[in-house]
Formats: sequence, C-alpha cells, structure tokens
Amino acid sequence: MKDVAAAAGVGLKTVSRVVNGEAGVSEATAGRVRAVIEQLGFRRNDGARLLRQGARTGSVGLLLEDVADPFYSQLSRAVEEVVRAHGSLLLTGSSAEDSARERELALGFCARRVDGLIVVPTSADHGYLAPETAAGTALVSVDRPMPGLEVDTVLADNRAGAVAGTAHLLRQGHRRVGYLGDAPDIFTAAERLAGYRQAMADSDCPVEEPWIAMGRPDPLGIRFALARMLTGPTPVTALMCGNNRTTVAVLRELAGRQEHPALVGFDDFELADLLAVPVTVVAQDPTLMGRTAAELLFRRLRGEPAAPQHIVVPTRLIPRGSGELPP
Amino acid sequence: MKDVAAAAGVGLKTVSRVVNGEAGVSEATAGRVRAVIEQLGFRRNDGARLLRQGARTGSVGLLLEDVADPFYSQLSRAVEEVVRAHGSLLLTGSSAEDSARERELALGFCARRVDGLIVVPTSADHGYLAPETAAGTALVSVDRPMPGLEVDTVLADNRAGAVAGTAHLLRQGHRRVGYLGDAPDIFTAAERLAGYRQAMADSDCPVEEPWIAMGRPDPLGIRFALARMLTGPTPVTALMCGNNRTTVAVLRELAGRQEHPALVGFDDFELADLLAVPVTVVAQDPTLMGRTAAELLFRRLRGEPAAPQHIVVPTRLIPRGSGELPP
DNA sequence: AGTGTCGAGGACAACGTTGTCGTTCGTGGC
DNA sequence: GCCACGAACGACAACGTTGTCCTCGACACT
Repeated sequence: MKDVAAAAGVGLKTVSRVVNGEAGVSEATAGRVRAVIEQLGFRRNDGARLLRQGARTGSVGLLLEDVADPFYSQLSRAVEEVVRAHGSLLLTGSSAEDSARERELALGFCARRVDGLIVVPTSADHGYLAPETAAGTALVSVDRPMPGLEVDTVLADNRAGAVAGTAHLLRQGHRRVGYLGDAPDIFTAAERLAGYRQAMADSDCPVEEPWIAMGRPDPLGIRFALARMLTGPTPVTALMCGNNRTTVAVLRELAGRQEHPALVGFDDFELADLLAVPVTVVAQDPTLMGRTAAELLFRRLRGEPAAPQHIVVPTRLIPRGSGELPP
Repeated sequence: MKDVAAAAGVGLKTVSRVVNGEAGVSEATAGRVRAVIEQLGFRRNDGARLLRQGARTGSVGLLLEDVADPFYSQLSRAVEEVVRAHGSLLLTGSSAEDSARERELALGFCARRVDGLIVVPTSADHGYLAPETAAGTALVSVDRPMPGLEVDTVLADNRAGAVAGTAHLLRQGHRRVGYLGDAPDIFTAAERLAGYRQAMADSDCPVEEPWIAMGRPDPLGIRFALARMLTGPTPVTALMCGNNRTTVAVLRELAGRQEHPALVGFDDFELADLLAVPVTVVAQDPTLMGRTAAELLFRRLRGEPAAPQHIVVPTRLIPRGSGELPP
C-alpha cells in the first residue's frame, strides 16, 4: 500500500480510503489510485487490517472426523454455504478421531483467530477450549456433545433413530437382531447401541452378547463379527448397522456369503435405493445439521442466545426392502 | 502478551522468548511466565506474528467444485494430509462451478495471505491470479488446466480413459454407444467426449448426434436424453457416462425403465461393485491427484521446479459386469 | 580495585493497516 | 478584503508480535 501511495503520489491514508470505498477522495485521485493498484496488482493484507481493527477475522474453523466421509462432506458443504452467506471463509480439518490431532488443529485455528469453531468432537475432554470461548470465540458442537465444555450443540436423535430402526425389524417378526456399531467411546455409537438395546427390551427380546459388535469398521472385524452372529447356536435373522461405513462394510461382506439377513442401516447413503436389495435406513439430515450448527454459530457471534442451545434433529426411517425381509 | 508480561512482572520480549522457546530466559522466570500464560489462557496472535515476520502464513487454500462430491471430497482429504504433514492449515471453498464465486473465494484466500492455492478451475479466464503468483503465492491447478495462466497442473488422463472405456464396450460387440457427459465447457467433459469420439472413429462406428447428451446432470435432463438414445430409430445398446454424478443419475433412471444397456462410467464410486449389475468404471485416483497437487505446491513453495510442471495421472478400467453385457 | 565477559532481560522499531485529528485550499457570504 | 466553512488529503499512533540492540549485574581474572 505504501508502494501504491508512492507510485500514485498520494498519502497512505488516501489509498486506504480508495481501497475501502470511503468518502473524501475526489474521483480524479481515486481513479489514479485505482489504476496504480491495478497495475501493481496490489491486494490489501487482511492480516494487518484485522490486527488494526481488532475485529472479527471473517473466518470460521470446521473440525470433523473425515471430510471424505459422505456424511461429513455433506455436513461440511452445508456449513460452507452458511459461512459464505455471512461473507466468511472456512478452514477445514479432519481429526481422524484422534483427539491430539483435533486439539492441535483447533488451537491452530484459534491462533489464526477464527471467529468461531464448529467441531465434531472426539471423546476426549475439551476443557482446553475454555480460554478461547472466554476470549469470544464462538463454539458449536455438532453430531456429538462436547465433553468438558458447555456449548451450543446440534445432535441427531440417535437413540430414537436406533429404536425406530430396531423396532422396525422387530415388527417384521424378527426376534434375534444383531447390532454392529462404531467404537463405543464415540457418543453416537453408544447412543445408538442404547437405542437398539432399548427397542429389544421393549419387545422382550433378550440380547445375546455375540450379537453385538462395536469397533472401527474394518473389513476383517466385520467379517468375524458377522460370522459369529450368523452361524452361532442362536443366529440372528436381522442386523442393525450403526453408521454408513459399517453398513457398507457389512453389505460388502454379505455379498460374499450365503445368508441374507434383514438389515437396517443408520445413515442414508447414495445408491442405497439401487442395490440388489434396496437398503432400509434411518436417515439423518447432515445438511440440516450443518446448516443449523453454522447458523447457531453466527447467532452466537451476534451475541444472541444467552445460554448454550441444544438442538436435536430428528431422524427418519426410510423403508426400501432390506429392512422388510421376513425372518 | 502485554497482559502476560505485566502479570508476570517481566518485559514483553521475555514473554515472547518464552512463547517461542528462545534461549536467554532463566528457568525460574520462564516457569513463572508459563504459569501466567496458562492462567490467562493466552494464545499468540498468529496474524501479528506473520505480519511482523513477513513470512509464510502456514496456510493453503483449496478451491474445488463441490466438497460434497465424493471425487472432490477424497481429493480434498488427500490434500489435507499433505498440508498437515507440512504443518499448514487448509482453507476450503466450493466454487459450485461459478467462476465469479471462485474468483471471490480465491481473492479472499489471497487477502488472507495463503502461501499457496490449489484450484479446480472453472472454465473462465484466471489471469486475475497473475499478480498473486507474481507476489509469490504458489498455485497448482488440479483436475483441469487453468485457462489464461501457466501453472503447475495435475490432470487425469481423461481422453485415454474415455477411449479405454468406450473401446471396452466396442470390444463386447456394441456398435451403437451413447455418451452422457457434463457441460461441454468443462475441460474434463470435453476431453472425455473427445476420447469417446476417437474410440468410435477408431472402430469405424459412426456417431449419431442423438446419442450424445452433454449438460449438468439433472434427473430430468438425463431422462429425456436416455429416452432419445434408447428408443429412437437407431437405439444405442451401450452407454458411456462421463462422470460419477451422471453415472449415478443414469443408473437411477435406468432402474425405472425396461432397457438394460451395457454401461461404463468414468469415475469409480462407492458401492459400484454391489449393485444388481456391478458397474464397470474407468477409475481415476482422486487421492493420488490430490496428494500430487499438494506436493507440487510445497515443492513450488520451496522454490524447486523452475518451469510449471504438468503431471498426468493414468486411469484404470475396472470391469465389473455392466460393461461386459452383450449388445 | 579495575576491567573484561557473559547471561538475563528490557526498550524500541517495524510489519501493513486504519481511526483520529490536523492541515491546506477553494468557495461563498458579508 | 476577510472570515467561515467544507472538501480533500496527509501525519501519526496503534493493533500484537518479533528482531536488534542496549543495559544491568554477577563473576573471574589481572
């Protein structure tokens, strides 16, 4: 900017005025300055601007488990749209379910002075973010609650969804239903497992422990779990899958086996309706969740709600065939 | 930091030294300063730091069509991994194929002084980025070349892939093959269409214009296009689809129709192998493309290659069934 | 005791902006 | 001719850091 001022033969402040469209510059001068700016390819340094103004940086951080997961990538897109509508930019990071990595990214974002942070928290304590919220950084937790900090939170109705999915299978006449879910220290996984147990209990169906398999969805683990569930002395006739990754892994494994148990998946996924047996799912609305979280963040930045909000987004059972198979 | 210095009863610079782990501070003082930092929840303002140092900001911008598209979300994740390995942060934006929006985002990133920009360019001229590259911002174009600017570029071998996919159908005995692709002003769409035409010509198969449908993949457009291709006087017996979105839309539309033409899709997609008729695809490697682009960016930041690099990532035909159906 | 040396720590400027306040100059009214 | 006034513009400080250079005291050596 100094260079521009020198080249245009005007003062520093005049260039600043032109750049910011402020009044008090004659059209002749402004034109000359603009020409020099164009010629020199000058762009204002937002870092310095923000430093001076002490204002918002116009950027928001989004921290989730994995951008490549369709659930999160849809959520991410929804967040982006809201952020964009507010004229802000979005920093994204994948925690890969590693709390150290999450923390590192979150603090990195804060060092860049993001206005707010939208986080899909890992299960570790998030007290380290307290100074940031105290310093005015808005914080919204999405998909899971944030352990160790009272913040705005947007959750799916995991338990009710799992109850609905499991109950749907039971209504088809199944009594032995298996459950495959993510690692139980993940909030959603635990909630959905609880929903499954509740639905089973509500229908007086005792649950045998071999019917339950919890863990990060890897093909081998799924294979063993399915073998145990489907070929034991009391084989299950139906499966409830706790998330899209697991559902897909199960479908892939089932494709290589003889058994064709009924199946309901938590999370909708593309092409679920086009499979040989279309897959019944308990659909979440990642777009709505992302949008809600982002809007909550900007409401918070406007200083609107006094107490932390807790919003629960309902799920929806979509019968497509796999969940309507008889025992 | 001023507050920390005051509270700890030391000078500003001493706090700075502690924060940066510089020598010249006694352990006693350093401990005291660290305690105050902890207590006050102080975090260094990276904006000011970078302003002072005039150095790299440790951030990179990624601009693509749509984070929610599985192809781009995988690419995005790969970029993120490399960026993280270099200790940088990632700003992400979706252009939604809108060049004005892309430009706005790109300039926004540059105002934040990102060290580099990885872009999936729209078809508009990108000369506006010339001043940025001149100012030292690294720039890499991925998935498509960047019109109007000579930059590092990572492309898939679109034409060869489309040739391979189309030739594969022709080898099954098809002579009338239809092509459905994205809007022809998109580089990849045009390249792949050209590959299709070339393969047809190589096998002396004349192409009739109703067999070709180019445009943004919307269900209605696909429906009309398929009706035209499949029910005209010279109906096609096979389809080549130009991208994952189109392939999925076509599959969905075909599911509601009687005809079951052979089909090869450009881009692999999850569950392609689990459909009623598993889908033969020309697979790209979005992870490799993303990683390559990001590594190129950091090489450029280290000042390594003199001239802009052009890297072409090969595609791979994966026969699964749909492409092996006879006429 | 005087001098040199070294470690600890502070004062100050500068990075690129913008808010505040002042200066200059032209115009219009008396 | 004088003054008031407003428009156009510039000088300067400040934002939070860090690099440079300085001071101060302790200690060892002559």
